[in-house]
Amino acid sequence: MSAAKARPRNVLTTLGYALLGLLRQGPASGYALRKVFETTPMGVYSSSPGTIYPAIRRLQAKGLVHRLPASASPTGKAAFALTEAGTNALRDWLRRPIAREDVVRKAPELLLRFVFLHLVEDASITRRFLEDFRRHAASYLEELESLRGAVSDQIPRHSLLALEHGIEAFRAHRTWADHALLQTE
Amino acid sequence: MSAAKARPRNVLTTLGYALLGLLRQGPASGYALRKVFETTPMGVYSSSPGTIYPAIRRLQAKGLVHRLPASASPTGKAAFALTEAGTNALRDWLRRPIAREDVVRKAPELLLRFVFLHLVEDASITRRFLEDFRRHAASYLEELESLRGAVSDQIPRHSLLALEHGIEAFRAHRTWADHALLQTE
DNA sequence: GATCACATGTAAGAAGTTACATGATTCT
DNA sequence: AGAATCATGTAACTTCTTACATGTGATC
Repeated sequence: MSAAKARPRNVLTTLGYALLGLLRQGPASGYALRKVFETTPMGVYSSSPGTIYPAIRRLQAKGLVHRLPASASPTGKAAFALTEAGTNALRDWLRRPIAREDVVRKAPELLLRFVFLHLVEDASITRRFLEDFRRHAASYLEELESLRGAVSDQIPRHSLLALEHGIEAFRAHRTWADHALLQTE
Repeated sequence: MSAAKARPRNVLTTLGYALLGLLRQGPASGYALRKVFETTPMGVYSSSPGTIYPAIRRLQAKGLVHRLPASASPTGKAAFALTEAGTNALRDWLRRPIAREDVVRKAPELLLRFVFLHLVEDASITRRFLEDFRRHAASYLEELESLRGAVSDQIPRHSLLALEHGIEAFRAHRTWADHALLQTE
């Protein structure tokens, strides 16, 4: 199920930021962007034309993206490219501090941010991202574990198992963050 | 970001099934249902009135839920309750075979199904659910691992780390399914 | 008597889904 | 020439979000 909030004018949907991130690596056609969502494991988002093209339109309307004529494009074909405002919007999103709630409920969006984080030069940003991610994941993990301790003999077995799924999931988050921090020395 | 597909008349949104599942445990007011989403870790869904009440309305319109007058309700207050069609719709959803794509992209919905699965008497259904879940998770895990082997020296470090996050996540799914299968002997 | 918690709704707007449509290029 | 891929769009529909609105019963 996917989304539709009444959103303040200047904030984008996750898909919007994903498009900005992809365009940051160089101009691309809408079709090429669709292919990325279709063929890579990044494809949490729908690649259907009815999703992508309107999304690009919205970015254009906000002045974050512009059409590059075939003549001005490196590949010789028409393509979309980031404007300076688009580059800034992407950077602001990437640098946004991460809240506990984000780790708990929106981990996929954070992972998307992480992928594009290498586009932001400052390596300390990446470290801070991972440290915050680790801290929040560990904190929620503790909460779930103490919840299990408290309710384990009062709730149906299936509910307990579902809770334990959450515990495994956040343990995996923490494990990964530790691993990533080692790689980011 | 949340959802809005053009959905065949007879199929429900995940929130719809969540409501059916909660009502299966007994009649409840809309307010009580909201509280569940607000206070339990099941609360992936918004608990705002603008979300819940229209959702209940849609269930009523489909004949899956009906209003219980205060006099007929066990608590002495007006409440909503499942109709027979609602009970059937819930059971069909719970018994639906699980596809690999569901494990890959819609694990939260599957976990929700699992929580309500104890409402379906047949224990073999639970076993089949867990076996399929485990199989698909393990299969996707292998795919990700072999992808890592193939691309590890060709993609940016952050992309590789994101891929490894996926690997940790599906390893956790598999670990959990093994654990749950043991408990479901 | 005032302030919570209970209880239920509506209105405006955004964004996604499916399905339909169209045309240009490139491959076979 | 016909098929597949490239490429871009629109229309109808659904559901969600935020914010506003209203009233009742219990508690302090």
